Formats: sequence, C-alpha cells, structure tokens
Amino acid sequence: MINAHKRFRQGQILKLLANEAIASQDELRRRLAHLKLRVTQATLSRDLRELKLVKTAEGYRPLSAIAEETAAQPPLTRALREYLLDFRPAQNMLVLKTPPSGAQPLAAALDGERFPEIAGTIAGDDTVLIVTPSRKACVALQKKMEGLLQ
Amino acid sequence: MINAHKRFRQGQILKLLANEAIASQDELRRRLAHLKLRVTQATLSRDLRELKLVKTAEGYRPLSAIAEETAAQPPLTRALREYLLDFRPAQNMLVLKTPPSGAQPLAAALDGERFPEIAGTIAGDDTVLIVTPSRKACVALQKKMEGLLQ
DNA sequence: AGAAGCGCCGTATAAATATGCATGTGTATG
DNA sequence: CATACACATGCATATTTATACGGCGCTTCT
Repeated sequence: MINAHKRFRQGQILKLLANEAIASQDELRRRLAHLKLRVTQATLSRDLRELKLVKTAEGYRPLSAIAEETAAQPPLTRALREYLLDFRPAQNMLVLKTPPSGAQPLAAALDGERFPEIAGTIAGDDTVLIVTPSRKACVALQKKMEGLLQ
Repeated sequence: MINAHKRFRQGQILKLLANEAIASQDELRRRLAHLKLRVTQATLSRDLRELKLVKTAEGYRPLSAIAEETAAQPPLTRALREYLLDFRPAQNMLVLKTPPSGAQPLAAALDGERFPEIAGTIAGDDTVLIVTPSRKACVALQKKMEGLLQ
C-alpha cells in the first residue's frame, strides 16, 4: 500500500480546493467525509502544512507560487504606509508630515519614482515639501498617492 | 490625521515581516509594542487580512504575489497524489493500482508528460500498465514518480 | 519471533485567530 | 451647531488551528 491513504487524501484535498473555496479545516473534513474519507481536523492541519496550503480570506490556497522573498510592493507604497501621517496641499506644493526623522526616507522614495508631477522635494526631519509644476499636477499627485494607499 | 495611525501601523507590520519571521499575531503585537504601537490582537487580525498576509510554516507572508490563480502543481503530481495506490515493477513494466475508475485519468496524465521512459500505457479500470523500453528505464521511471510525490 | 524504530493518526487540549458588540472619534450633511 | 455616518478599535468570547501524547501497524534488524 505504501502510504497510499495519505497521498490519496492529499490529492483529494488539492482537487477540492482547486474547485471551491473552503474556509475551515472542519468544513474540509466534512467535504472529505462525503468522499468516504474520514479523518480528523488534526490530520488535516498536518496535511495542509505539508501541502503548503495557507488560509486566505477566500479559503485555503496553495502557497507554492510565492515561496520567494517578501515579494515587492512598490517601494513608495511601503514608504507611504510607513511614514505618511498627513498631507496638505498648498497651491502648487504638497506638505507631507511624518513621524520624527521620517522625512528623509520618504523623500528618497518619492524621488526614486521620478514622477513628472514632482519638480523637486525638500525634506526636513518630520516634514517633506513637494514642489510640483502646477496646481493641477499637485492635485493629480495627491490622487496618485492616495491610490497607492488603496 | 486622516487615518494615519492605521496606515503607519500597517507599514510597520510590512517592515517587520519583511525582516524576520513572526509566527503569531501575539508575537507581532509584542514587536509593535516595542515601537510604541500598542494595539490588540484583534486589530492585528484585521490588519493582516487587509494586507493580505497569510500564516505559513515560516511566519506571516504576503499573498499579494499569487493572489489569483490556484497555482499549478505539475498535473502528473496531482494525478499521482490522487490516484496512485501502489506500484509494482515487473521486468520492464510497471503496474500501477488505483481506486476504481482511476486508471484512465492517471494514464492520461502519464501520457501527457511524454516521458522517454514510457513506451506506452494501457489502462483498465483500476490498473495501469506502463511499458518501458528497458529494465533500467523502468527503475528510473519509478524513481521519478517517487520524486514527484516528494 | 522479539525488540526497536518509524510514520500515521486519533483524542484531548492548548494556543491562536476571528468576530459580535459597544465606544470613541473624525467627517459629512442638514 | 446638531445629527447622522463611517471607521477604527478594544473587550470578551466563539471559532479555528496546532500540538503533546499515546496507540497501532509496518519494517528491519538480530
């Protein structure tokens, strides 16, 4: 038999999850029971780990694909998330507030993007001043940044 | 302020997870506390969901990369997991046992791979017969299949 | 055959995660 | 300004997941 039960069960698990969203191990257990596969939640916990399936908002999913490192978010998004406390438009400029000593790294991330809307940036300790070519560009930039934050 | 707290915290979460493995929400909570960010586990549960971070054997990880497609395992791996109950070498042939009516799909998956070790397959209801060119190829094929099952 | 080793699995339970409800706070609307 | 609203969050708790422990069945030695 060579371990056939376990492998067969795991195959069925992959098959089930490929076809429908299953939100908990207990739900999975019930599904498998329909297929005459009766095991406990504990076993499924172990199976899911072995198969590298992870729980997401949309049910269990294979992790196989991501493996690699903390896949890249746009660096600017990360920086905004991390540092941006507030922003205020002022004519054709945008004033960003950050926590203490957050301004430099945030400005660096902004510069790195080479946005056409950004004529230049000046960073203090907790404040970044972005100069844009026009009022319009200023608004556009603001929208863009909000978009990055989702 | 515009929600700054939440975004800042989520930024810090991404930063932390990029640098080290964190195994539980409570551990994450303690880490954040070091950074003067005091929130409860409940809030982190919500944050992690929003950021699409999932719990893996190696700590929380971004799911962003895979998002959609139920990433492909080699189809043969799936089929073997699902159907293979046993295999027996016999000279230059390999006899595979499957559950009832599992032979056809398994044979199809095998054919799909176009392995040089496979001269041909014959599938009944719960048995697949694989014919290989030589005894040696037969052993090699067996190893290969074992490898696919990990 | 007996003993030792190993993997799989169930049971019971500990640990971790998700969530219903209530509260506070900032924003928008009349 | 007052009211309505949308969020973000904490608290308490329900739900879900992980695991320590032990048993069973197989395989491998001696």
